[in-house]
Amino acid sequence: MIRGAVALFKEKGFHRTTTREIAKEAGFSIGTLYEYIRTKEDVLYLVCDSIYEEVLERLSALPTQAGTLEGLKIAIRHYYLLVDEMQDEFIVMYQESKSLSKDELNYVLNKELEMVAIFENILHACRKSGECKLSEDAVKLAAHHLVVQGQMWAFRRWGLHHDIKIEEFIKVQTTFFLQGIQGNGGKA
Amino acid sequence: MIRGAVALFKEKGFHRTTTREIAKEAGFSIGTLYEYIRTKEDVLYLVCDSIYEEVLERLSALPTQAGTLEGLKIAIRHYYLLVDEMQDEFIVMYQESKSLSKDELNYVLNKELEMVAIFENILHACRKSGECKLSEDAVKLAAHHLVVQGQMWAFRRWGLHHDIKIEEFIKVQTTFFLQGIQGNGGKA
Amino acid sequence: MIRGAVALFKEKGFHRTTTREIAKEAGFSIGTLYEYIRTKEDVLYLVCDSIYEEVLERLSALPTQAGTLEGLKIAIRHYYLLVDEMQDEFIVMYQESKSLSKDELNYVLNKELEMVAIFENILHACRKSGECKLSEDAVKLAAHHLVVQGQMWAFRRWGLHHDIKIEEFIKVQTTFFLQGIQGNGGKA
Amino acid sequence: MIRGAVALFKEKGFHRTTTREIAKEAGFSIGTLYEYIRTKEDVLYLVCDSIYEEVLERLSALPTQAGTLEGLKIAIRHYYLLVDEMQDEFIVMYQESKSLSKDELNYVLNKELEMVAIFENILHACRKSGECKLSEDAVKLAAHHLVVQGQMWAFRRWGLHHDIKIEEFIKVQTTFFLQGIQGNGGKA
DNA sequence: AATGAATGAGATTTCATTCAT
DNA sequence: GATGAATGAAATCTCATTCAT
Repeated sequence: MIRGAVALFKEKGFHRTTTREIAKEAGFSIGTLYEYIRTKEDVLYLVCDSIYEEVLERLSALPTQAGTLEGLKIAIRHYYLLVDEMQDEFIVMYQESKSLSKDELNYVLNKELEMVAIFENILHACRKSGECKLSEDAVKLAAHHLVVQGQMWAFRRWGLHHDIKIEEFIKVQTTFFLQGIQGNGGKA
Repeated sequence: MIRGAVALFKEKGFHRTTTREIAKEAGFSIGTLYEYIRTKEDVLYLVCDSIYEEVLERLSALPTQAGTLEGLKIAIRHYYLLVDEMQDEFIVMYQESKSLSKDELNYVLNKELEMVAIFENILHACRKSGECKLSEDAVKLAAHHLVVQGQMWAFRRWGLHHDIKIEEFIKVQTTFFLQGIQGNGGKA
Repeated sequence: MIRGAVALFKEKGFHRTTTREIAKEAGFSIGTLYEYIRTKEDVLYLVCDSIYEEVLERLSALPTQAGTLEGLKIAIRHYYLLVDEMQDEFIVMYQESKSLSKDELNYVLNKELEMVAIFENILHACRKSGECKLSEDAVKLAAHHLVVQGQMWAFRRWGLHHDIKIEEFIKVQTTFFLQGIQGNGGKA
Repeated sequence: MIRGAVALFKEKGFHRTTTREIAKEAGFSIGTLYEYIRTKEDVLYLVCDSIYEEVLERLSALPTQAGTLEGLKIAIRHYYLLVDEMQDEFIVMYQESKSLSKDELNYVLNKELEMVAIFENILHACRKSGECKLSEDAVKLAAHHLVVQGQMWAFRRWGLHHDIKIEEFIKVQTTFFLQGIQGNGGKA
């Protein structure tokens, strides 16, 4: 059901997708759909939750080379490939989550923070091992920065994909980021 | 009318805002609203268009110090302050524009590209003057990068604003970006 | 609208009557119906309220011969004729009011008490003038008794109307009631 | 099952009670419920029927002192106590029976007439023995009167129970009724 | 015999849009 | 020009009933 709903939400947005369409796409009747959910919003919640689960699971499964730039590069690469692979899901997740109820939105934003935290941890490790020059305070922002750069690949597909391919994108952005966290502030 | 609509869209989203509410907020009747627009979607289009107009106008009004890093810094600063000032507008613009019709969306995405182009031009100038080391190909991506980083301030307010203030954010991000476009790829 | 709704509720009951039917019967569209009401239950509330208003108004308009049995008889007669005339309304009022919300039900029960109070006042006056032998405590119950006897004409039409006509009914019940409040307890 | 259904109907009314709830309350599955009934309305029919059966059975079990006022008093007392004990059942029976199909409603109204007939018979006996002065024609109406007065205890609990207790109610109403059927029309 | 997942007709309610005044 | 009452298509959600297991 969730796969089908993602596809529909991607195509028409949450509000323009009807519960009947969701049911049909999932292969059962409207009545059966409502055996599994209570309200239409539940579908959105399930969709967002399941996407985050998959993303977090796959990011957590990374071989950790704690504290090395190499490990960071691998993590970035994994994440960017994930965004590439799950473009539709990422777009739905960020464009529609605003329609969740307050509680559900908070829950989902926490998942987002978990995602950010994965990179925070990697950056902290690099900081401790001296492989990057970020200040303690800058780590969190850098992690957000990294996460947003990945999402950019999904959100700006219309402006990027016909100029550059994913591998090149990863390479450029990774270089960019590493310079950002290592350079001397552009003053040398 | 547009101001009122932005406020409503921000609060409840485009779909949950009724035309009655838009008319009321604007201070005239539903009948009169339909003297100005043809469909509800027109309101969204007008909103997006007006926001882009304002952003582009204010960005274009920059004192250009073509080809210097100083000029780039000033432009970044202006843009980020603009995002800060127009947070609601930015959020609405990017979260709701998906509800536009194909044609309208294309029109709006062109405006977005104009915005990107402003930074592309600045970066090109810096490249020519030798003040930055970006390759020709990398300029466009870097401009997107810059634009997205600014939007981040609006979209991630929930995760950023209580950790960092706008001035500090501008400083860190500017440094970051300048290192990114000048450094040696983190290999030194 | 209210007249139409009473007819429908009488025929099919509140729950089996659809909002579309109510709108159609009232001569406007479903959309227009919802300009006047917020929920279907509002229709029931309006119906009950309007019936009570009419009943109370017509009962209050009685020429009062305070404190005489003659005045009491006139009141009873008026009330019974009212029940006869508004049979459908009485049946709807008492059979469907249970579907009102707690607050609305309380409001409606208060109207019922007002109706009872009209007879309480008449009986109190008779008591003071010595025209009836009821004890102070028995007045309220006697008033309820009277009101219920009237309703009986509407509720038991299936069992009564082909044995007895309204005028005869009024005569017998009035006699009955007057004996009840004047007799010596059946012990003479 | 019937006990559970009465409780549910009392609490929420027939229409607001779902078949799932009826099954659950009865302790078996919805599938099994439909082994015993054909439609939801059957439940209502069974409920009404079973209540009437119980009422009639218990009223018939009275020690008959045919033709005496004492016997009549005992019958009234039994009936009123029955109403008190089975308040919920009485309320459901009279408020929901309108939802029965025509045939079922007729069947149920016949049971109601049987109930009335019990009192008719007692009153006829009293008439023949000279213990009451009712005319032949008035007997049926008096019986209805008596039955309705008892129901009043259930239907008007909200207006009566905190002013008067059941024993006092029985006493007053019995006296009232006996005066009604014995007095001289309030003309003495 | 018992179960409960599946069905889908049908109910309430909303709201963009029109048009007579 | 301005209004807002009226419209009705369309959306969400419920629930009596069935039937394969």
